[in-house]
Amino acid sequence: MKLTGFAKVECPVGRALDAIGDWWSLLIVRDAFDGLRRFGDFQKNLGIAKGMLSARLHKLVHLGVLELVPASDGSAYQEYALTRKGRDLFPVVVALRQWGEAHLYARGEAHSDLVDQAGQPVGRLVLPSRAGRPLTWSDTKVRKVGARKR
Amino acid sequence: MKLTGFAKVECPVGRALDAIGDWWSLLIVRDAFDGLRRFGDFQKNLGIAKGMLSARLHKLVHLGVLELVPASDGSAYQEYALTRKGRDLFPVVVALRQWGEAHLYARGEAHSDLVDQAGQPVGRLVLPSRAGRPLTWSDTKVRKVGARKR
DNA sequence: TCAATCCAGTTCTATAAAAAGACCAGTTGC
DNA sequence: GCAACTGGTCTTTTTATAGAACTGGATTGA
Repeated sequence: MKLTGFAKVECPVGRALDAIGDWWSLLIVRDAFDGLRRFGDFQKNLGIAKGMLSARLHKLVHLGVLELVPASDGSAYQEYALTRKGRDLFPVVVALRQWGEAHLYARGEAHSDLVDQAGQPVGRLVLPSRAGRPLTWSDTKVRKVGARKR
Repeated sequence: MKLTGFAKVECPVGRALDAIGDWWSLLIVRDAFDGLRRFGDFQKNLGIAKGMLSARLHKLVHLGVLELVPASDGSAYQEYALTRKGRDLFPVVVALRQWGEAHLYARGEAHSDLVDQAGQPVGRLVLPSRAGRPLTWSDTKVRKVGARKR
């Protein structure tokens, strides 16, 4: 899937990108958060080639992000459901969404919106210190481990 | 860069992935957060081919995520610095980091760590409602706009 | 109950893109 | 002046992707 793999590096960012950093995986996960569960639903919504979708779904199942479950409507087919590991990608998808909203749309340009159950727009993601104080990029640093980079 | 672009879709996640969802961009941004600024630094740290790095840096500059600034050491060379737009990717990188930490390492396996200035590990990203209550994936939904998907 | 259609894929091929590595010009350090 | 470094470009090889064709089981429906 990639020529140089990051799976063995100590940096969790590299390892995460190695797992789900390809073109399609996060879009599939986004759609899963949206409630899509069937092969054909993903295929229609994303416009992805079926071969690609098949490969990506298998990879995500293999990773433990999705799992195959019996169809909820009683048919003999199967559905793809987010696992706990997959649901834990929620902050990743939200972070991308908020960055996209903030920087990739012209004023007034229409885009979808994340709201809570009451229909209220959600706030921005916050990184709290252990004491609960909000942190920005300049408040943090990476503590390297072992001998190699990062 | 991709055969089918998502740049025109209304979903900010799709548009964000279209901009910086390739194999290298987020790793470059991660390294920039780590303080790397020079072409050679990125190249050595990532092990990326110079041609790829050159193309990615240009793309990120074109996107407004990085900008070229005169070298801070007074030499005739230039450096790549994060813009405001680039620094706003911080939650994206942190979200990936926390997901990787939680799900991609065996117990006890070494990995780098994000800490605050006092050396304390940071907390987990929180998505607050407008009223400040923490929200999870099941508390939110996407309000679609216009006629198309999402 | 038999055919038509739908669903969920798999396989194949042509092509677009990404990666590796060689090469090169200007800069700096000695 | 020479070697090493910087910041690329160019060419070749490798990989990913789209898209069409095909399959086989499930569902519909006459």
